[in-house]
Parts: sequence; structure tokens; C-alpha cells
Amino acid sequence: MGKKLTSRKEDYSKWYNELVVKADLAENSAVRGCMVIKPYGYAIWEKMQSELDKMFKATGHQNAYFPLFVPKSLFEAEEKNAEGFAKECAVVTHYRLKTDPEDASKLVVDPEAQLEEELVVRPTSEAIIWNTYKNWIQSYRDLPILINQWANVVRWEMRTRLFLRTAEFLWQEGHTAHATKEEALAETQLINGLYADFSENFMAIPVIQGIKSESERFAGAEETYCIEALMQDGKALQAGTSHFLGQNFAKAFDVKFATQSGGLEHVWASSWGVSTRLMGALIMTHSDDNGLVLPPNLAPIQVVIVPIYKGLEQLEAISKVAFQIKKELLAVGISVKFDDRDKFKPGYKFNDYELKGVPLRIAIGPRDLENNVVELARRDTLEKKSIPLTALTDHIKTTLDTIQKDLFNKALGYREEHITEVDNFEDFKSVLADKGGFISAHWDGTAETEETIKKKTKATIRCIPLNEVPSKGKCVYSGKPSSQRVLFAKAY
RNA sequence: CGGGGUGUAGCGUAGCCCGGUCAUCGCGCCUGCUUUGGGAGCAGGAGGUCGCAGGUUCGAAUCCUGCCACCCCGACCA
Repeated sequence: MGKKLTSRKEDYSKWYNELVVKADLAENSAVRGCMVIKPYGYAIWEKMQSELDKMFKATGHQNAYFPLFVPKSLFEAEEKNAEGFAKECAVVTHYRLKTDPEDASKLVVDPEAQLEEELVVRPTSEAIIWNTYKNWIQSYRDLPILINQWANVVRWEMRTRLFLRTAEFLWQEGHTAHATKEEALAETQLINGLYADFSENFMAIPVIQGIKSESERFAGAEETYCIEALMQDGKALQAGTSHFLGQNFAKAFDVKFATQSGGLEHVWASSWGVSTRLMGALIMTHSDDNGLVLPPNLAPIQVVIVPIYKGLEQLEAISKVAFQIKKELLAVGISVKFDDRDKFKPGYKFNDYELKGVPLRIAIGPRDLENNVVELARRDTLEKKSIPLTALTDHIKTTLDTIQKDLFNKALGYREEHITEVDNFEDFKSVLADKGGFISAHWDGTAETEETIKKKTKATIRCIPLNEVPSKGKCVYSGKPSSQRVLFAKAY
């Protein structure tokens, strides 16, 4: 008893960390700020990867791989990008260790083996990729280049948290090159839409598509599109970004192409990425105090079968039915685990699979066998029902679909309730403090106002929503004229 | 890098103020029997350089000094 997670209302951050560890997703590594993704957590990531990969390929993208190390001279070529990331770079300076002359059991860095030029461990790959694209692009016939890479990157963050902000994280980063501004911009928007689609329809996380204010923009981008999600504690989370890079990188790396009309022009670019942070979003959007809640589309195990029995004879009779059910479910593409481990009691298993977020649980005992039924329990609602064996497969199929939709709608309902329109700064502060969530307010468009609001309230402009209808008003802080509402929130 | 806090078994902890049969308790782990429709019970058992290094003392988990690591709050950030 007393093994439920601590209430998230009490201490959301503790709840989150405990959940990640207890649900067997990940744990802190011995390496500062890094995490170990455990098999169950990684299985979820693999599902996300494979779905995203399909979507990228369906829109004409290809996968490739570029080096982990970026020579410092390349890294510094695009000034704003370099400046933006400079403070959080891991840097390789030597290539060899040697035995410590004073203690043979220890190793020391060999001072003889200092690199002539330091290597930056990529915090993002624009530099190394654009340096490569330079050699790939001569003519308009070489364009567009639509490439994605699955990789790890390193950002030496001050404070880290499992999945949300680790020193090393896994992600995909797309880097595209185009002949025209319009095409590059269209690509940027296409991918942002694709991210929103993936997030909502696959992960059941409602997101708001928008563009970033100048101060929140990616270092080196002309425009940053994003998807913003809202967590259960009322804080926002940037779930993905897609950047229109203009000709900044083409100019920095001197990438020009011969146009159809015989001219010579710089290439237009986009870059975009989502990371293991999405797993953090998943956890914080759907989970409850009994543990993780996984949308069926992402669950490594969609249905678990738990036998309830006394003695091996009963187990045998139950197993026959269980294997039959498993076979039928597998045949329609539903992943099933039959947990017949004898060393754990049913109650233990119930709680364990709830903690792991398995969407549906089937319990079969002698009583059910007599009546040709099974007990079916939903993880999201914790509701239990007796279902006749004959109708089981169909019932499970539709229930999984229902869970997927219900999770999205529940999260959507929460988010809609937590977008508050506010027209003066007093309300702004009180809504932020008491209710949380997004605040929709007029903003005069200046970085100064944005900065002041951030200092006073810790809220930042999450985005200027794409679907926002322009409306005239006065800035919530300065009172100056504004043409559109933007979304503010405290963010992770 | 500033401000605060914590390091005791795989995990979570008591003891520290006031030095001396104090290394405590829970979970987990191992063995056996009984159990199995919501995290089993009983009995027995294994497991610890008390973060590291010095110092004070007859005696240090406990007091002092230095170092290291981690956590929280800022700054930074996907």
C-alpha cells in the first residue's frame, strides 16, 4: 500500500520524475545530466520514430547521417547560430590518454595529443551539414535536397530533467535546401503541420501551431514555427520546431547554385526537429497518479492478459483461452502480452501494468471460464466490464480506437479550459498565478515588453498562433496598439 | 556561476544538536511452507569503506577543516 505516486498537484516535478523511473522508462545515468532510456521507454521511442519516419518519407524526404564532431571553424561560420549555442557546447580537445606516470592504475590526458583544432560535439548539425551541402549543390538541378537524420546531440545544460532536458538527447533533424524562398518556407510550414498531425493523431497530444517571437527564435533562423502543448500542471511545453533559415547558412558556407536563367544565387534552407522531449510531453499530458497512460497507437503492449488461478490445472485451462485470444488479436495487428508468471499475484500485475500504462487489460479466472467471458479493464478510465469471448476481438479493436480518441479529447478539453483571454496586466498576473495555462493577450510586438513581462511573471510568449484571427487591441502591458493576440505561458 | 539543502545496504530512511553495545526501520533480494478475483502471510537468511581525505579524541556516522557528488531556487534551454 501507499505505492501510488505522489499527487501531481502537490509537487508536479517530483511526480513526473518518480513516474518516469517507476514506469520503467528511464533513469539518471552516472554521466552528468544524461539519461539511460530503458527497454520499455525505448520501445515507445521506436514507435514514434517509425511513425515519423514514414511521414517524412511520404513527403519525399530521405535519411542520411553526418558526423558527431563539428570542427570549431565550421561551427563558428554562421555567427548567430554559433553565438546561440556557444554557451552549451561540449568540446573535444585531445585524442589520447596515457598511463599516469605517478599512478599506474590511472589515466591522464596526454598533453602531446592536443588537437590542432577543437571539435565541437554537435548541439545541432546545421554547420556540418551545410559545409557538406556546399559540395553537393551546383545547379538548380541539384535542388531540392530533403534530408533527415536520426541522431544524438549534446547541449551542456545547467539543469537537466529526464526526457525534458538532458545533456544528451535523441532526435531527428531535417535539413533541406531549396531554390526559392517560397519553396523553403512551404517546406518549413509543411513540416510544422506534419509535427502537429503526428502529435495530435498519434500521440493524442493537442498542440497549437504558431510562430515564435524574435527572442524565442532559433539562433540563425529567419522564422521559427513551432507546436506548443500544455501540460497538466498548466505549464507549456515546446514540442517541436521547424525553422525557415532564409539564406543565412548558404551565405555562411557559400552555397550557391546556377539558376535556370543562368544566374548564381544562394540556396534557401529549412531545418526542423523533434526529440525525446516528446516522451516527456506524452508522460505529462496523459498520466495520472496510478502511473503512465499510453495512447494505444504508442503502447508497446496494447493488451495484457492476466490469469487468475489456483493451482496449475486452472492455469492450464486459462492458458488455452488466453493463447486463443492472443492469436486472434495478433491476427488483427494488436500487440498482446500474456503474463503467466507464477511468481507474481494478479493484484501485483494489475498495478504493474497500470504503472506502465498498458491501455487494456484482460483478466481471466475460473468464474469467467464458466461463463465464457473475460474481464476487460481500461487504463484511462479504470473502468471494468465483462465481455463475451465471442465478441472480444471486435470489442477490443473499437475500444482501443475509443481510448485513442478519448485521450486526445480529454487533453484538448483541458487545454481549451486553460486558454484565457486577458486584457489587463493585473488579470494577466492573477490568471497566471491561480489558473495557469495559456494566456491570450495583446502584445505591442516589442522585445522590451516581452522581456519585462518575462522578468515580472516568468511567462514567455510561447507563440503567435497561426490560426489567430487578427484583432485590434492594446498591449496588455504597455497599452500600445496591437494587431493580434499572442499566447503567453510559463514553460518548461 | 550566485543562494539554500542533502550524502548511511539496490532504493527510501532513523541516528548527528548532546561523541561511547547504534549502525535503525521499510521496500526490494535469497530459502522454505502456505497463498493467488487489486501491490500476499509467516519463519529464516544475505547485504554497509556511514560521500572522500585529513584533523580533534582513549574513542567519530556524530565535532572541526578541505574536497567531491547530487538535489532545489535563480541565470540558460528543445
